[in-house]
Amino acid sequence: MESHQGADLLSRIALNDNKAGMEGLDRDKINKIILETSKGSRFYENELKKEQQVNQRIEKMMEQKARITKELMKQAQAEVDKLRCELERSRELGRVIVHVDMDAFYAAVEMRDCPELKDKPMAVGSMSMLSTSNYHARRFGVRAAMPGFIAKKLCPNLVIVPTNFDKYRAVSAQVREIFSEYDPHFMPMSLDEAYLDLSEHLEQRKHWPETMRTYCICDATTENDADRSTAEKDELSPVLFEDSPSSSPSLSGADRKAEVFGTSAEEAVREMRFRIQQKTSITASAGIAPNMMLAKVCSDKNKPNGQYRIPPERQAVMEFIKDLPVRKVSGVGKVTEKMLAALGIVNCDQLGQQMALLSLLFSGTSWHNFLHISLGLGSTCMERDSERKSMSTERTFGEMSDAEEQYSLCRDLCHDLAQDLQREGLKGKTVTLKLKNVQFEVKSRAFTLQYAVCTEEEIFAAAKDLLKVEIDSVSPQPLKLRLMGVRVSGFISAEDKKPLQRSIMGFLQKGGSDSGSFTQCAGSALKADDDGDAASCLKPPSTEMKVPSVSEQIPKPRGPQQQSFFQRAQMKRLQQQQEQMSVIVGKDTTNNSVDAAAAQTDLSTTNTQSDTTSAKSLSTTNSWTDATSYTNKHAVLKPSFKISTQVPLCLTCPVCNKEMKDVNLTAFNSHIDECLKGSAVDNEPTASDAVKEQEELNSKPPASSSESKTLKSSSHDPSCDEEKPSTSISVPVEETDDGSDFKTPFFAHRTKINGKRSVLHKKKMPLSESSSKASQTASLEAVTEISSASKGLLLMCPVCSQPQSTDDLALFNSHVDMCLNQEVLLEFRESHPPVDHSDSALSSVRGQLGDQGRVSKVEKSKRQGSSPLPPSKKIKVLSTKHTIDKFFKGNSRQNI
DNA sequence: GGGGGAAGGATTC
DNA sequence: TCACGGAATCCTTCCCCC
Repeated sequence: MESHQGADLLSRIALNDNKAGMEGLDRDKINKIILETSKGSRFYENELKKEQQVNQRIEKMMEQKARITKELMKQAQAEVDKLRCELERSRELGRVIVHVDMDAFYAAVEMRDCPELKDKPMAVGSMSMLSTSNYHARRFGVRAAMPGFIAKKLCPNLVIVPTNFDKYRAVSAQVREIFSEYDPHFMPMSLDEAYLDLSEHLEQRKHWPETMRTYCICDATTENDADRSTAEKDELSPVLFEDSPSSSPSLSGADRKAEVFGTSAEEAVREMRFRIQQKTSITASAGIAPNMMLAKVCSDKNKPNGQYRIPPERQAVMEFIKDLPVRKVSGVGKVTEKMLAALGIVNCDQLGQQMALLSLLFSGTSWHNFLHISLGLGSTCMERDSERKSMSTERTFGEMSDAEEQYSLCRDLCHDLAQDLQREGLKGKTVTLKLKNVQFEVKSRAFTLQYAVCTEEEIFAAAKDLLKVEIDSVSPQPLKLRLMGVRVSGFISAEDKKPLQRSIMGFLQKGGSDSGSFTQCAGSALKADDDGDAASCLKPPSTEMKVPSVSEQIPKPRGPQQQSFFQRAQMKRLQQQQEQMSVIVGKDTTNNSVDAAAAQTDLSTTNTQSDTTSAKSLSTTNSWTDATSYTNKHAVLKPSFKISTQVPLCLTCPVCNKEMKDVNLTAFNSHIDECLKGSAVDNEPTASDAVKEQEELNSKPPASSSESKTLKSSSHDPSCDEEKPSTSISVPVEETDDGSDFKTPFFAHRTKINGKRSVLHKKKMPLSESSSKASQTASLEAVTEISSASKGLLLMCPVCSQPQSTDDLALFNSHVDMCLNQEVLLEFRESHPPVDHSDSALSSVRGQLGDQGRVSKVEKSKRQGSSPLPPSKKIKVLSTKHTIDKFFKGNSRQNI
């Protein structure tokens, strides 16, 4: 393989000339420069590694190919042929789909506004990365997605203009205005491209008088910016494609003042491009075809400033497809191209010929897609208003190793993301942290919450815990990052956003003060959506409970194998915690030990779930806790905390509504289990029932504040925080009985260091320095077990029990995290032989754990074990399970 | 075996 | 001189649970 290394690498970092204006370049010369400039860099090394992974993928594929018998091929061919016939039958040629793509959009806008750039090679972007380049620059091999410094090597005279998105957006809006006249439901793909379905427009257009198809150049001129002369525009006027029957302007006057366009699809598109150019002075290219896939390819055919049409006939489509390189098709990237090339497939004709083989080597999704491509088939129905699936923000920066700085950046990202989410009224349940280390290795860590979030605090609560695990995993080495990103996905549907969702917590609340807070908690997450007031998400929650952090939520019950070391250690602590609780409650809660703790930490399991869902989850048996029902108990046991000092216990079954006095928790849980088995769904109450019930519950005498607080503090054994450090600082402080003395959530008091969001240039205040600051902070009760009524207290670390003289909660938070981490590691060391940390803490630890009892199960998990070192990059092989095997099993064929 | 979460990767602009 | 992005989507694989 070494001998091919150079050639292999070229396929990854070498020039990608699959772009208009880059034909016929001296690739060897350009690649030599690119290679020389890149070689030795960490980026290059990482690319090399990725390249090798792709090569291994290919090797595996070739091995699979070698195992395919003639018989199998025959069967596969029959399968393919059958599907091909079906697809042929359903081929639709009736729609007129157009893909319009602005030519070198950003560069064109910049050149328009700065004419002296017109004749120079220029690109838009920075020395780090270029967004696009003009056609002069492309002749030097300079293209989009190329770092500016490499582009400069290729073209020393290159002018790099910084991006100005406001400007591009403005031009884009002008263009879209025109699009909407041809297809009100056009589908924008980005600022510079869109799909249109011209079918309806063309039907109407047939009957349009000439006047409706006439565009006056003078009029167009007036549409343009006044500061650009007509002469200038003429100079920029497109030379419209020459073969069109009506490409020659039909002049209505001797002075070339107006142009009449025909009624055909070509003419309509030509007219559209003409208008775009007249209005913006920027040219566009277009593709006209019976489907989106073809239209997209077509728009690139005569770039720049041209258009191409595939007639709506099968013969024409197949003729067009025949010699089309697969790489030209949207969705086929460099990896797929290389894999196909290894099979001798370069163009679509070959793709079609090798379909049987492909069906045996690739997943169903993949080879079906290949089959569509080979037949020139694509979507004819443009998906309108497809819902967003995720939202994220990420930042690249110079090497960052300081944990505090990383947490601070994380918070900043969460802040930005929260603003974006709230702007669009979105809430999602999954928070993903993306990290790229200085070796360019990317990893992501996700956590799915039990409720949807949108505020900075909520997102950060999850993200920081994910970050902590990563920082801890390489400790004592610093985590060296070059990128961090935060994503929120799993958006709740409009249906889920409805207010007054009933939670099992609501049913269970007997204490007036807390019952309110639970429903408010559920409601709080919905408020912003309901009234459309994004800011409400950030309002200090006057009556609502602080949403627990990830640590506070018990992860969805899964097998211990799937729990991380931290999670399992956390569970252990929770068990210990519950044992203490048993003493307090004075009841036999042995069987509920874990669940009780879970109840304490998981405050919102059902907040965003429907009752049906709740009921379902309630009846779920959970092996994780060795109890019969995890969620029901935790839901039930929550109030048990509230009434911990009240004897006897008086609980209401959330299913049958029966009040049970002086019942121990095990019995109560068993009762609920039985109820759920019998009538979980049938008894689903209506929304009004839930409200009514809630009101009734609220009217019941509340548990006393002191009881509640005592319970909270007693239940909050600092040691329990070892695995869930942030619990100590973000555990909800509930409102008091009268609701007037609500304790502001911890994060509400966080201060922005230096009052600045960007951490990239932020100088962090050392802990010792900040320690001189006053240490009066509310909400410390949750941390320091001090009465909730107390104020102005010293911040006491619940782990090391040392006073922390800082009022900077972020710093305090970090301190607690550090302490907790140390304690976890200490505990770990106690139970395991010494570990050599010379390589990486966690990888070594996990390596050591490989043959040790319960923890070894973690090692078995690819996900758990792969993080963070050795490099998490896994070779993605073509699994027989999902390709050949699956294929044959699914078709009653013989296995290989 | 299917569903679903987590993690990584491919692809696009 | 140093220096290789950001956002979104879809797919695949692994793993656990049911």
